[in-house]
Amino acid sequence: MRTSQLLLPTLREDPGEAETVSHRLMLRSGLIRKVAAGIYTYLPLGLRIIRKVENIIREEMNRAGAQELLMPVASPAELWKETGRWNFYGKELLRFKDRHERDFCLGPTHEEVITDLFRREVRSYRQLPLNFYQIQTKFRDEIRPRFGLMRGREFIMKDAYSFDKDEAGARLNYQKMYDAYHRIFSRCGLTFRAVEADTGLIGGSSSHEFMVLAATGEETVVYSETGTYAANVERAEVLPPTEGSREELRPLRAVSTPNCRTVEEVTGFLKIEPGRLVKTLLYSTGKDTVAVLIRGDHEANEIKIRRLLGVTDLELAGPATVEKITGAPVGFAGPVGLKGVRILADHAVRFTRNVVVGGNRADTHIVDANYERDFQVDEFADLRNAMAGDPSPRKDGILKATKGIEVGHVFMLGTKYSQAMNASFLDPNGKECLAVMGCYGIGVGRTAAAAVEQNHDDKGIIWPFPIAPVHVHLLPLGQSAPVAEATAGLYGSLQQAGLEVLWDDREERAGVKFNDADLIGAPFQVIVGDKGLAEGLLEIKIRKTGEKLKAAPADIPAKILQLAASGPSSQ
RNA sequence: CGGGGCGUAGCGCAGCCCGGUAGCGCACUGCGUUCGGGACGCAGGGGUCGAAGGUUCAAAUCCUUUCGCCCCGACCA
Repeated sequence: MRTSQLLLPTLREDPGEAETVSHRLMLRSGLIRKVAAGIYTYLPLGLRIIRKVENIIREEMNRAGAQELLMPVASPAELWKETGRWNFYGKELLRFKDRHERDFCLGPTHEEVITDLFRREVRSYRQLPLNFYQIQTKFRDEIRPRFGLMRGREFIMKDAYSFDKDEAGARLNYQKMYDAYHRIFSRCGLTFRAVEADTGLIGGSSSHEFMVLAATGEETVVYSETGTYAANVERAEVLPPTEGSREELRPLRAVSTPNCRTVEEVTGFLKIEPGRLVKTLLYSTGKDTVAVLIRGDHEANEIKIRRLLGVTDLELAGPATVEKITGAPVGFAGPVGLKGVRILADHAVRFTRNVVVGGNRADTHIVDANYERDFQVDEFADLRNAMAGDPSPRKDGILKATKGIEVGHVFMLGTKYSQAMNASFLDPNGKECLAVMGCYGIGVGRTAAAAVEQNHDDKGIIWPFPIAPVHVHLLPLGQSAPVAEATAGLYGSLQQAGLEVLWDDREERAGVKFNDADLIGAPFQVIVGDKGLAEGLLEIKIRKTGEKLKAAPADIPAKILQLAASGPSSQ
């Protein structure tokens, strides 16, 4: 490829819209361009990266015994109504009508479509197990798309769906996918970790997320440093404390706390630690309102609350509801004397003594409140996010926290979809059985973006060799005949050696070419200048280390292959 | 959906308060010089000032409406 014939619009300055490293660098290096919020065009070089990731995925999926097919982007409402997700999925499902006023949606995922295919085409246990996958553009109408390819509305995803005759078979498929994902992300040159996860809108019994560890990640992961436990905080189980405070119970009293609504304000005003406060959160479930008590230094986990209540709708109650129930403005709710709502509490609350709670009166809090003596709780449960310092639920050490980018997710679905859609087969006894399913996703663009988050410096991207848009960036300096001749020769010999080469044949100055090359981030640069030709040696620059090696032109292809196989950029 | 901010040339921005000729840097075109880490000179091209309505002799600038985008939050794979 020659730069002069390629649309490769590099930007010298950072686009104003971009915040994160990957978003900024992918725009600057001419890989993507925005068409609308969360919707991007992949420019030629960007598409090459996408294809590289896709091909790695394809190879590993095929190796794991999955077969590729391709489902439509648009799917009819009927299928979604069968599983109830037409309503359940909410606004994220982009719906539209065709010319006959029939309801359709853009597929955000394809359980319905694949299950429909299965029930039509598969009859016998002899045909199982099956695992289908596709690499396809999805659409989810995100509330807030951001960070470029990291969280788009339209995005490329590999999704796979397995069908088994029983749980044991499904577990085997799950394990195969789990292993394949390890190979895929390793081959992409990523540092990642598989963690236990919540199943969200997809549903099912268990799941793991594959998290690329990066400071800009949107997810928080906790893991045991000394053990094997790792989980998304929204999922991580928190063990009840084993012992509590032994303080003498002090008498209850009300104090004035003018304008102190938040934990920070109240603890600051009263000069106490956040752990000495219990916050009372009022949630509306759509049907009624519940109060949730959480220690001041903990974070409520709405997923756990939802699961305990068995509801899908849950949001913090509005000011009107809060005032109706507590008789006070938002910020002063407390469990003492609270009536008319169920009171749930995190386990930690049971082990506190002499805490500060809201007074259910404007500008008032209650000091030295105590569970049982001053307020009751209907149910204690694990209702908070895990955090660094908590003991691991596997009792294998203390948890640490880190940020992660979710690039893959595997789910055990069980029979949730096969039951809803009656996807069954006949077993050896002629008995009708429901297929046991699993589903497995990988965000392709997000994986590429995560690779940038993990592999860059202040000059630009440093692509891992297996997903680099090209292997070698060939940089002729100046217009002299010897340089032109040597460059043309190298262009041929590098390609002969099986390397992908981008030839910067623009009439640009050396500095411009060097800076663009560093920005674009091919693992190797080959620099052809009169200076080097005079001594018969040209330079190979290793992007990752900045190291420059000299080699005779004829030796360069072999040298690069050797570096790629063994060097720091090999991955 | 709540809070904040921004839409002026391809990109990054100034001008807006205080109405009166639309500007700067980069990029782009031509010529010349230069040529191993984002050169220089000369000459050029390019803008319905997001859109619609209003106020005014006159609107990028003031007012109203609207659309888009970004950030924080809520929410979400």
